[in-house]
Amino acid sequence: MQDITIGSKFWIEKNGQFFLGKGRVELLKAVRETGSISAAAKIMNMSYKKAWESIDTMNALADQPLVERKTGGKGGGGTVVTEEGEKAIQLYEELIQNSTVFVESETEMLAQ
Amino acid sequence: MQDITIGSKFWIEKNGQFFLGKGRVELLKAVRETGSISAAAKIMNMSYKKAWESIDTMNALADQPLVERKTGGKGGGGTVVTEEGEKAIQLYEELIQNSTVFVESETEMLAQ
DNA sequence: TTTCGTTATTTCCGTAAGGAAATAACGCCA
DNA sequence: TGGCGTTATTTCCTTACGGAAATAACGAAA
Repeated sequence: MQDITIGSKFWIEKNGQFFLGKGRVELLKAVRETGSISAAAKIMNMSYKKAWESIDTMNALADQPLVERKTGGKGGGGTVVTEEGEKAIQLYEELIQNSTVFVESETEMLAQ
Repeated sequence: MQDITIGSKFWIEKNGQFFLGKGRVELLKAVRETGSISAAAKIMNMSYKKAWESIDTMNALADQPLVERKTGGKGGGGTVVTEEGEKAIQLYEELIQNSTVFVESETEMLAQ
């Protein structure tokens, strides 16, 4: 009978539009580590196009940009996660922590 | 700054496969009301193919079929939601009720 | 045995999403 | 001023998804 589980998905919306999800937050972290969108995309095994679009819409929705991009210059440029970006990462991860607790308790209810 | 909300999605898995979600439960209800897959699909504004596939995989995953289908006969046949199907509907709706409470409380946290 | 309306199944097609790749733009630095 | 490596943007193509529709199967009832 068993092997029944609960699936769930959480994200944050801004003005009704998709703003922060699991993939985007991981991308932000990868950018923080590498200092580059293209390198982050490679780590995420994601096309540069998708990575760039994700970051572009995130930046557009946020009150302050989550990352600062630099084109040209030493090393060709790069991308840095801003203070606002760090806040966004933290905000999402808190949500996920709380949701994990909820889903686990709900799963136990199922087992009964 | 505001207009920031939490989005969420919940479903029930069986053996790691998608079993019950919002659409499927609504479909079950529509079948219960109409006694027919095709009529239910029409109400749901869903193709018959998708409705049939949904119901078929649900039935295959469940220990007992959620609906009983009859081909041919009086009126051409029809489909009836079983007792097991009623339980499934109830199970999912309880999950949704609890999740709604959680998401609302989490949204209030955001506002702070 | 014919009719009927449903379930069951297949085939075909349009559309949308996303990836790959080519190319432009950029600005520091040697 | 040319090289470099990144960001920025466009173009093209493939693939997957799902819908529409055609058709078969079915069994009760007249």
